[in-house]
Amino acid sequence: MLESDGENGTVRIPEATVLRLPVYQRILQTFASAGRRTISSADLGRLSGENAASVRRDLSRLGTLGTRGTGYDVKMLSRQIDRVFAADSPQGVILVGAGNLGRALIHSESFFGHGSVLVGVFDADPKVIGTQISGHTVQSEDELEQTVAEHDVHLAVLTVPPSSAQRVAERLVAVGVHRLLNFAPARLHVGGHVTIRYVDLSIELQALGFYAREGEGRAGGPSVGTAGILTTPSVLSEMGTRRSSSAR
Amino acid sequence: MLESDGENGTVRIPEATVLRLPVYQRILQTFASAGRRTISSADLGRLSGENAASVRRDLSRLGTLGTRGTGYDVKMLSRQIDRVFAADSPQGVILVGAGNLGRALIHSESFFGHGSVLVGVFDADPKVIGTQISGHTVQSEDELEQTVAEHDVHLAVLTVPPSSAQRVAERLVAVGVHRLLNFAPARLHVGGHVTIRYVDLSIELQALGFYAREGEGRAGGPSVGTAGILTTPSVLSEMGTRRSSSAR
DNA sequence: TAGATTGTTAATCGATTAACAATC
DNA sequence: TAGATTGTTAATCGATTAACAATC
Repeated sequence: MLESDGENGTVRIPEATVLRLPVYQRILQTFASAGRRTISSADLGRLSGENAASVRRDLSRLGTLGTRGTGYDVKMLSRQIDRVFAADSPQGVILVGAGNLGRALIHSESFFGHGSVLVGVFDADPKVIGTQISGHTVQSEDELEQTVAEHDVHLAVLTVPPSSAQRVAERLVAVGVHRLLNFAPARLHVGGHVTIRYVDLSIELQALGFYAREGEGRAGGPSVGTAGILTTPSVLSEMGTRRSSSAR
Repeated sequence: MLESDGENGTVRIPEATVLRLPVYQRILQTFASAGRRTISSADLGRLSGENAASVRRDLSRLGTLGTRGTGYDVKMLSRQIDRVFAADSPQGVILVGAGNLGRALIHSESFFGHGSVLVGVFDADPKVIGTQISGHTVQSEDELEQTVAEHDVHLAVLTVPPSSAQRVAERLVAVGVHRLLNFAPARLHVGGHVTIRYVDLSIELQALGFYAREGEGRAGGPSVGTAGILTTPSVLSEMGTRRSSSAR
């Protein structure tokens, strides 16, 4: 039974769950390649570092997918998570800023491809414009408008220097791009209903350094999936060798 | 008055606050270079995308730093945040995995330097070992132990491929490194009391894509600082030009 | 004194998780 | 039937924020 309290009757999935689903997805893929048919919430929890109850609660948002006494069908669950992220009808994404980080993301095998396709790479530096990065020709920012319109782009990844971030963001918003993943260490202030997601790598390091000094080992659970702190109190038995599940 | 409920009488700063302090810090530095002496929680809130009450609550964790009716002294507050992250006595950090992402972080001006110093770069590829990256000679993993001991390293950044992440993590833990910032899209399972922070860039993009499709614009506040989703409903007046503060 | 702004309280909201009935 | 495991409830915990007394 699908939960449906969204305004339009759609499923409402909490942020924390959205950030964990891809983690489960990767575990499912490992299980699938290992030929495993089913997986329990206990196993998913162990391997993802989450509480088994959290896993079940997360998955129950997608519908009634499990079978009591048996667990979840690996392939079916994987397909359901793909469906949530619309992995079959990927959206066009552009990346602005072909510096070191931008290049790293473009080259990365895992960054794009889970519901997104890179359809354009832009940079302001004339020396970089026209060069190829992983099959993408770096374009001038003057071509932003055209590419955005052509591919109906709504999402942009910002890997520009912090000093240009605000200017570029404004330009993107003006062109109709209203979802930004901003890697520049700068807060963006743009009008309209624009959703901005900030990823600030130096803050992650600072936070870890803070807890190092506190000497606390602060677990507190893996807070918001992605960037959670997780203290592992014991060696976790790896799947694969395990028979059915209930290992300690 | 310092809050002190930590076991040993030290200040207990919540995770969410730790992730926002560096954001405030950057705003303070901008204010300082602009010659501004004080800043209000309202301004800090506007510029960081947080609620003013949240800002005050965050800052109150560090002590009683503000002056009623006036605001916070920019330089003093900046120093206090530096103190929290021990920016004056930086800790040695090593980076393992000199691929695209690793290089991007090493080259980044903002990644290291806020309480951390890069003291070693490692890679498994013989073609990369011995080369220089931003003044650091890439070392073989065989030299891990020596460097860790020499610089008393407790923190490592993992930018290895996901397939090597587990192996490298085990090796680091064995050598006594018990804080890991893991960029590999893989959950790590290690024994002992190791604090692991996960940064999974593809998940950030997937999450943004999810909300794009939901069409919800889902604000919900910038959840966990760093990686929060922030929907900007209106153009925010930028500081600098503003006189004292109370705009809006 | 009047205006501004902090620090803190209390209400609210959202996320986590133990517990257990339902059920394969 | 007995064992396993889900889906969901209810308790708990932590984070956000409106409101306001304190005070510069």
